[in-house]
Amino acid sequence: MANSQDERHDASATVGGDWPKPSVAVDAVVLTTQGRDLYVLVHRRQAEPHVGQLALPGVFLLHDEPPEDAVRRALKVKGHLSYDGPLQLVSVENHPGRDDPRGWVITLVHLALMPWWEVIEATEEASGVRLLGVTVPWRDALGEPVALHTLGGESVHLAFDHEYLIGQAIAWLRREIWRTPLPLRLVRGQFTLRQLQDAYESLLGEDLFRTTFRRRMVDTLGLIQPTGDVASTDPRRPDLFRAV
Amino acid sequence: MANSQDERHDASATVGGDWPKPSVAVDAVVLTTQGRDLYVLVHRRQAEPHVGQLALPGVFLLHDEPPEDAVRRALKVKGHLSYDGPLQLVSVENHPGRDDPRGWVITLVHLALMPWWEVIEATEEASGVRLLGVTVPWRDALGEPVALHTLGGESVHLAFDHEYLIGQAIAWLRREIWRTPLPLRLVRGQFTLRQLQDAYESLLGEDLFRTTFRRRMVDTLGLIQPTGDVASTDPRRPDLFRAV
DNA sequence: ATAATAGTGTCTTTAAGACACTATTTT
DNA sequence: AAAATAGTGTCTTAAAGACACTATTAT
Repeated sequence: MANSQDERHDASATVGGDWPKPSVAVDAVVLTTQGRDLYVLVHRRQAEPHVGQLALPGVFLLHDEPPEDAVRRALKVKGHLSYDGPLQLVSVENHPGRDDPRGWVITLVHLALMPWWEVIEATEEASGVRLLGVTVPWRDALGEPVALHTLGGESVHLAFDHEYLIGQAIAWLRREIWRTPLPLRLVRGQFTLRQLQDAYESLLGEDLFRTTFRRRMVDTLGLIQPTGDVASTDPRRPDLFRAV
Repeated sequence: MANSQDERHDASATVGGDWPKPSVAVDAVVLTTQGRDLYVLVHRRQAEPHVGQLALPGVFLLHDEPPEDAVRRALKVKGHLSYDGPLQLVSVENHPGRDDPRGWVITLVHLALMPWWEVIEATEEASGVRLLGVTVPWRDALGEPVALHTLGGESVHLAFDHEYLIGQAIAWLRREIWRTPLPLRLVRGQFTLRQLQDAYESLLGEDLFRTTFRRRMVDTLGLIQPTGDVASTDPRRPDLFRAV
C-alpha cells in the first residue's frame, strides 16, 4: 500500500497535471536604518484580498520565473524602486490558515538592506509606498512578530502574517550578522564607524562596545578599511571607511 | 503600467485560478555515518521519469500538506522507514532545466541525520532502498555536487540533480555544525567520545583535535555529559556520554 | 574651561590550537 | 615489554569584554 501511494503520486506528476498545487509567492522585507532606528518598506494594497491595508511588497511567481527575479519585480511594481543588490532567502512559510483567502499559498521570504536615502527616494515619488518604524519585542527568539508604527508613532498592523515574516527576517539577520557583509548595504560609499555601528545596533537591538566593534570590522572580519580621509562635517573629524 | 501588471497579477490569484503554478516537491537527504565514513539513503525509482535510477526519497506536496509532513511521508513511502526526528530545510531549489521533464518544479530540500543501525534496518527489509557512500570533492564550497559510490565501491549517479542537492545539505551542515545539536542524532543513547568525534569528522570531512573536541562538546557547548559508566567492550574503558 | 566623542592602548577572560604526560589493557 | 589510545593538564594564540587615557573641536 506504500507502493500504491507511490505510483498514484508519481503518475499524477506529469506535465499539465490538474492535481492541486500551491501558489508560490515571494515577499520582500526591505530594511533600512536611520541613526539607531529601524524601518521596513511597505505599500498599500490596491487589490483583494485586504485592499487598502499595508503589506510587504510581494507577487506570485510567474511561469519559470526564478524567485529572486520575482522579488525584484515585486519591489519594482509594488515598491516603486529598482533594486539590484543581493537578496537573501530567510524563510519558507507554509502553515495553512495564513490569513490568505486565496487558498494554499507558500511564501518565500526574502531580505534586502538599503541605505535610508535610496528608500526615501522611492517613498517620495510614489504615493502607495512608505516606511514603518520597527520595534522588536523579543530577543534571540526564532521568530516572533514585530511591532510596527508610523513615522508619527501610531501603531499599525499589516495584512496577512507579514509582521511575523518581518520577525523571521530580523531573526535570520541577527543569527547571521557577523557572518554576512549584508549590513554594509545600509551605508554605501564612505561612512564613519559611528554610522556603521548605529546601523548594526539598529539591526541587533542592542548596544555594541565601540572599541570591540572597530577591531572586529577592521581587523578580525576585515570588512572595511579606512579611506585616509576624515569626515569634515563632524567636529571630531572621525576617520572615513569604505567596504572591503 | 506598473499598476496594470499589479492588478492583473492579483486578479488572477484567486481560489481555483488556472494560471501556471509550479509543482512543489520535497526531497529528503538522510545522512548516516559508520566509523569515519558518510552515507546517504537512496531508493530506486519505480515511476517515470528516470525509472530504475537511484534517487533521493521525495514526493510532491499534497493539498495543504506542510512540507515536513511531506518529507516524513516520502521517507515512509520511498525509504520504508518512519522518522519522527527533526527535519532541517537546507535549500530551495528552483532553476529551470533541473533535468525534470515534469515541467516547473520547485524542491524544498530537507536534511535528517539517523544512526547507522536504524537506516540499516530499513534497507534490509525493503529491496528498493539502499545506502551509498558519499565523497565530498570540495571544501568550504557553497554547494557543489558530491560523488557517490556503492558499498562495493563502484561510482554511481542519481536521477535529477540529486547529487547537487546532497552537496547543498552537506554544505549547510558544515556551516552550522557547531551551532546545531543535529549531529547527536547519529549516536543516540550512550556513546563514547571517539564514536561521536568520528561522526563529526565524517560530516566535516576533516580531522578534529581530540582534546579540543572533548572540551567543546562537554564544556563550551555543553551538548553532552558523562553518564558515569565506561564502555566495557573497549580495552581502554572510555567514558560513556549521553546528549544534554 | 567644559562637554562630547573619536582614536588608541592595555588588561582580563574565554575558547581554540597544540602538545605532553599518565593510565589502562590487549598483544 | 610494546602498542594503542583515553583522560588530563598546560602553554600559546586569537578574539572579545571592559576600561582608561589622549586628542580634537564646538559651546
